[in-house]
Order: sequence, then structure tokens, then C-alpha cells
Amino acid sequence: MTVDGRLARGDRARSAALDAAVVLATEVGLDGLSLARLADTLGVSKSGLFAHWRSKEALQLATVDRAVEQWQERIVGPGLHAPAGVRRLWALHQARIDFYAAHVLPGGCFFASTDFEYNARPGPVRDRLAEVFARWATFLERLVREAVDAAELPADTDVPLLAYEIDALGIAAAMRSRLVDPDAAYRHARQGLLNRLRALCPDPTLLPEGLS
Amino acid sequence: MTVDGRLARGDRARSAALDAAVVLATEVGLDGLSLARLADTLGVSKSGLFAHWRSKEALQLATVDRAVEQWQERIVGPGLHAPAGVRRLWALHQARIDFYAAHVLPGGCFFASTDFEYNARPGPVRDRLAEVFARWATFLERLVREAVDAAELPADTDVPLLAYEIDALGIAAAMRSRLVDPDAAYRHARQGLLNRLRALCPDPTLLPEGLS
DNA sequence: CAAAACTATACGACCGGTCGTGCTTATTTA
DNA sequence: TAAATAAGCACGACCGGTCGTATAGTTTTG
Repeated sequence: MTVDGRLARGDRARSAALDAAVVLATEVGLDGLSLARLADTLGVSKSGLFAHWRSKEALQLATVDRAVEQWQERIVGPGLHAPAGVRRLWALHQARIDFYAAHVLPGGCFFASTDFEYNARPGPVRDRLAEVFARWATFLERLVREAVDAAELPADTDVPLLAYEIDALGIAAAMRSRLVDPDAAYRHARQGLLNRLRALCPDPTLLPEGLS
Repeated sequence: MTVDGRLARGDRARSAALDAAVVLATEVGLDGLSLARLADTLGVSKSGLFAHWRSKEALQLATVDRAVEQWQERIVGPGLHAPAGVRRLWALHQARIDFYAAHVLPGGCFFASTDFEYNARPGPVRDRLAEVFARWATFLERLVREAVDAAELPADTDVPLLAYEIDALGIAAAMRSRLVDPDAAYRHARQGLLNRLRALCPDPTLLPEGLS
């Protein structure tokens, strides 16, 4: 039953297709990505994709899930293993900033472009994106609340809003400014998140050293 | 020479087409908008559109310009007529927040969706968008600098970054949270911009009254 | 040798774009 | 004032191309 080599081949092709789909969808949009281009990139035939997903929409949903997996591996994962409280929050932000510099700024952000692409288009894809962002917001809010215990956040702070800001500001500012001045994007993302962290933690001794 | 009735008819049709194009492009994307759907919405034939614009790309560029005009009329205009300094900045923000509640939240934001749609797609449309955002950033930075003279902004503040944040945060936070919780979008946009303004102006007596 | 994975081919629908024609309307002419 | 002219505008039909999708056949693999 293992049938390891047999099933492994199909799973490998499926996985490679999803990885390529994330990259291509970031360039041309999740809906703008044609199956022909995806098949050409993979070096396979277009119709073969229908053996793995029954429709393009099914492939789009799988692409969103794959992007979530990549995001969690590269961003959330390192942050979760950092120390608790403010330092943990900062470790997460630092990982995200480096991720922006390495992936978002050169090639665009899959979630940002897809989010805005489907914002006014109800349907399964938009629903899936809503779930993803809701989970992400909950996770961010939890991280912020943990940091609050150590840093004495001002009483009138809206914690869910703060979590949203941390997320939206980093991506939006980085991508927006990329159109105007690519070099400024990294500084903006880093500075913006750092400012947010300072507001969150007035005691500078709690922050990592060597930050401008 | 007046030729009023002759030219006015064509100009009216052209103007109506651009208004509809902005609305439709906000829904399905600037590139996802088909000429057939635009023609159907207008109740005219598709080929008639080519009498006004020689190609779809020309119509897309005209659509961007039209959206800029609308934005300036509804947002920049009221703000420019407000008192100078912090109050003027707040008047601009207040107009933008109301605009979010009335237009962006129900139907999406043309600039946000189009910006991310074309972020990784070089070409004339992206270049036009870059010009628009560069002008917008310059305008915002000028407004912030005028407010600084009255409010004594902290010395280490990055003014261009602040201008970017004010813009990106409002749109991104509003649209992002719309997917998750429509009711929270207005509060988020208002609270986020208000927080920014408070950081900009530590003296509460300079701020408008009745703000929570 | 099955069975799974993949390819080749064809289809209907829709895309942006072109062309030739008729209608509307302002200007010119008598 | 009334007929004639001409220009702008809009229309329907149609083109080549590409889209997502279905079906039948071929190659690969344990």
C-alpha cells in the first residue's frame, strides 16, 4: 500500500505546481494567471493540471493555502520560537522585515495583491482569503497582548487595531513606495514597524540593541 | 464655432464611459474589465468605445486620470479649503474618512486595487500610477510639513514616511478589515488616522473637539 | 500487466480590435 | 426659411487569438 514511488510522483508534481502558481499569481494576479502559462512554466501540458484539480477555482484555493503554508514557514515559524513578550514580537517583526526585503520588494506580495484583487469579488476565493486574514489578525492580536503584559501599553490603545496596523502598514507601505522609490521601501517598512514597536514599548531597555 | 451640441454629445458619452469604467474597474480590476461589459453597462455597442480611445490601454490610462479627478474633487478639494496647519490636516483626514465610509468600504478603492494589481506588471499603466502616487505623496508631505510648524513634531520623525503611513494605513486597514468585519472598518480608519494626528500634535487643544 | 500520470486534440465561449454602414446634427447654400 | 452638405457618432457583424474545460489516447511506473 505504501506505493511510495507511485504516489510520491503525483504529489511532487502537485507541490511544484502550487509553488509555481504562487510565484506566477503574485506577478499577474491569481485570476490573471492562465493555466497555459502555468503548464508552460512547469513544462507539462495544460490538461494534465485537471488531473490534480477539477477546476481552476479549486487550483486557486489550493494556491492560497500553499501561500499560507509558505508564509507560516518563513515568517510565523521563526517568530514563534523567539522569547516571549516584546522580544518575541520584535523577532517576528524582524523576520517579516527581512522577508519583505528578500521576497516582497523584488517580486511583490501574494497576499497583498490577491487581497485587493478579490476585495470586491464575492465567492469562494474571497471567503478563503477572509479566513486567512482573520486567523492572521487573531494571531497578531495575541502576540500584541502578550507583549502588553511586559511593556505596560497605554490604557486607551485599541489592540485589534494595533495588530491590524502592524500588518497592513508593513505590506502596504513597502509595496506602495516600491512604485515610487524601490530603495526607500526597505527603510520605510523597517522604520514604520520600529515606530510601532516603540509606541508599544516605551522602555528602550527592553528593545534589542543596535537599532537606529 | 460653438458647435456646442455636436461636441457636447460626444464628450458626455466619453465622460459617462469613464465614470462607469472607474466603478467597474474597482470591482473586477482595471485589466479584468472587459470592453463588452463596459459597453453593456453603458447601453452602447463595444465598437463605439474605439471611437473615443484607440485601444484598451488608452482607455485604461484615461480611467486612471478620471479616478484622480474624482479623488481630488471629493478629498483634496475640501481639505485645501480648510484652515492651515493641524486643523487643515485634520480636515483633510476627516474628509477622507467620510469618503472611506461612503465609497471605499461599500465598493472598494480604485487606487488600492489597481495599485496592487499592476505592482509587478511594468508598462504604461504602472508608470501612470507611479506618477499619481508620487504626486500624492508630495502633496501629503507638504501638508505634514505645514502642520509641523504649528505642532512641533518630534525631531527624529521621518516626514515622508509619515506621509506614506497616513495614506497607506487608511486605505489598507479599511479595506483589509472590510473582509473580516465590515463594521470595524470605519472605526479602524478613523482611529488609526486620529492616532497619527495625535502623535503629530501633542497639544490636544489644537485638535478639533468632540473626538473620541 | 494493470493503474496511474501525462499528452494531444478539440470544443465553445469570450477576449480586444477592425470594418463598413446608417443615423443624427450643425453648418452651408439658395 | 428651407434644402443640401458634411462631419461626428454609434451600430452590428466579424476576425484571429486565448481562455477554461472535456475526452480519448499514450507513456511511465511498481
